[in-house]
Amino acid sequence: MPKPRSAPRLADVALRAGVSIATASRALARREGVSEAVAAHVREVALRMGYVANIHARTLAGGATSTVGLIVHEIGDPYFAEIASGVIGVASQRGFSVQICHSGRDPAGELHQIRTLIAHRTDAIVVAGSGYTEPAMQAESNALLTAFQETGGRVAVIGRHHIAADAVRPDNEAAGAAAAAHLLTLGHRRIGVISGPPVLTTVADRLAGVEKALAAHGLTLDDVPVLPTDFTRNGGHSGAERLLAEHPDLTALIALNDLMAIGVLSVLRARGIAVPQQMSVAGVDDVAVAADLAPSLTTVRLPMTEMGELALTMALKPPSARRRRKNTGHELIVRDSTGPVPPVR
Amino acid sequence: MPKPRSAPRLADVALRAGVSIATASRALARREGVSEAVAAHVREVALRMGYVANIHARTLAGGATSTVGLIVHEIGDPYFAEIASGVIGVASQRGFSVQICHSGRDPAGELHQIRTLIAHRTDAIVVAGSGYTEPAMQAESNALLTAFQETGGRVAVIGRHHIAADAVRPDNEAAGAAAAAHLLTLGHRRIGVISGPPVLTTVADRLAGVEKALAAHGLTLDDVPVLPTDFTRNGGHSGAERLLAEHPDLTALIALNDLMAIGVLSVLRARGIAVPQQMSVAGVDDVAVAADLAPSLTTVRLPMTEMGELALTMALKPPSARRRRKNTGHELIVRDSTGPVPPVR
DNA sequence: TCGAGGAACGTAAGCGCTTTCCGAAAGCGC
DNA sequence: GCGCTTTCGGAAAGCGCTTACGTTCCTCGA
Repeated sequence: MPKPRSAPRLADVALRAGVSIATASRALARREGVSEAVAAHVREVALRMGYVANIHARTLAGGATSTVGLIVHEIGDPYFAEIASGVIGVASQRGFSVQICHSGRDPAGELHQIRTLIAHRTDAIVVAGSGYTEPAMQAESNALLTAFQETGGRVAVIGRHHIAADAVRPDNEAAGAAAAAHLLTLGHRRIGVISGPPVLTTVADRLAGVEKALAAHGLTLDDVPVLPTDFTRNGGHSGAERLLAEHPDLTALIALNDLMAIGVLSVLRARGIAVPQQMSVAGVDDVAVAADLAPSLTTVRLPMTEMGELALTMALKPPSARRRRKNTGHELIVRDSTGPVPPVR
Repeated sequence: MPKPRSAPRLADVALRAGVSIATASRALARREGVSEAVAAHVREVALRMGYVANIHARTLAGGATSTVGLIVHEIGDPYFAEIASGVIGVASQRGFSVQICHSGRDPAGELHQIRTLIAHRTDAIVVAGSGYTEPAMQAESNALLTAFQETGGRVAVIGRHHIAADAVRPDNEAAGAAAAAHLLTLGHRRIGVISGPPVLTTVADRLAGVEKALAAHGLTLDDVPVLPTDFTRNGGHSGAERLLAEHPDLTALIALNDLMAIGVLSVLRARGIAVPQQMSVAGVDDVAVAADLAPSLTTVRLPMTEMGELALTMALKPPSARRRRKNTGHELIVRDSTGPVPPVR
């Protein structure tokens, strides 16, 4: 068995190349102060020895970590997976590694992950999970991230957070409004809303959008059943079951995200309720599979991958005096899950 | 604006607590050699100062990084997102952070990411992307990871790799066989196979399973059209179009993963080909949405989340003399996308 | 009463790298 | 040939932490 020597260090490379550590460092960092001939030689030796710099030593000595943190609620959720894909794409292209944490839709979890990321001295932190409507729930996160920024860290959030940082703002309100308006325009009035935890700003904003659209048609949120459940496929499933049982007269269902809409569709299919002939369904997000469901899902597209890219790009820019804010667009994607109001039986 | 002081260091905490940094370190690490009274005081001061240890300094001084690396092909792919979810779950529960990299289904990319992860001195590396049938494509990865293990790093792979490390082996061959056998049992003989890049072991193994199932019915892979395309939804889409055009007599399609099957279904829906009345479709993986497609997708379940959990658990165990290997189970999930052979027109 | 033994805490030596500050060598005009 | 500027490369000081090794002081048995 080969000797369990530790990985080659810069000193080993320097020795083998017959130069000092300083020269070797400069050569590998491609900084000036070394003749090209020497630099090339050092690099060649390093390559041959399989030398890989120790990030921790480098960071400790003042270099950057070349690592960014990403906090999501749950990576298994396609919404976050797509955002993560965008973040990782930009990161990898710029030579950064990405550390991903689950907050589990829990302020305490978020706090814990932020603490971890700060401990790791990541160059930047992207918080992708929704914010909380209750400011207190993010007070500590905010304090931590503010301190982080004061020490040179960079932060960007996706969504509406009580966190002082650059932000990518998904058009949640407009998206909710677009989905509702679409249904209203089709003539639906008995619309059920399957909502998520009201404590999430994403949910609150989309719901506000729905309310606004309703208002344009002389309705309020009190005129339609709104059922808050989990912001997941199963939440949509159970929500649809309850709503259907309690309000048999509904002609349309809005799920505040596509995952829930998928759960809704599964209930309707199981019950043999034709979509959209008997019931229209709309979601929000436009996750990748939305187009491939049957019926394909009418939804409002939010550019998740791009949001991830944007967030990291912002975070990696030199900080500006005032907080940057970038609104994403949104686009109503009308597919087959919505249609006109069924004739009264 | 508050002074841009850097984060509090251990020395700051020690000073404030009136002890030496050694004592402070011991107190915070909960190691013995400090009276409980002093330790509690130090911890309290640290908490009040918002002290968070610098991971890099800690690592450099000999501590563990408490970070594990995860290499996936693409996190936007639900197969990998679910694996990642499992890895992150176990990691977070054990106090580890997870660094995720995209290899982009490219040996060079994989190599690069491995190098990065090694540079970060992660305690363990989990390689989740498929291996390559061509050993040379992984020779360098193997060398790097072997060296990594010799210096105390831990490695686990998911899939069949030419990498000397503990492995979680998805039942790819059996899964492919199960999908094909199911179709054959239903009476199908004109089965099209929509395959991925043959260079991936996952693809090769699943295909081998299909071959085995065919053999049991007196057929070989030469008797059925096999079309290698991208291992993605769009690959499935274009593959189905070509296969349908070139072999109009097919009665069943096997896609070697669910994402491709989703693409296949979309083609069939667009062409008005009834599933399963006119065409049966089977996939492999059982991604979360498979059950919610319409028709719901017959597929072979591989426990992705569990695979992720298992892989990291193995990697975090003390190394054993010989390589551990754990086979996952698989389970044929018959849903609505497969049915008997349509009567001849 | 004294010294051995041990608990509690401090001192200081690195971990591997970056970077500042210098000295040496080399090129230049006069 | 002399002193000057440039250029190249080396020595060494940390970065913030862990930990082996000391030191101090207390306890307790004989």
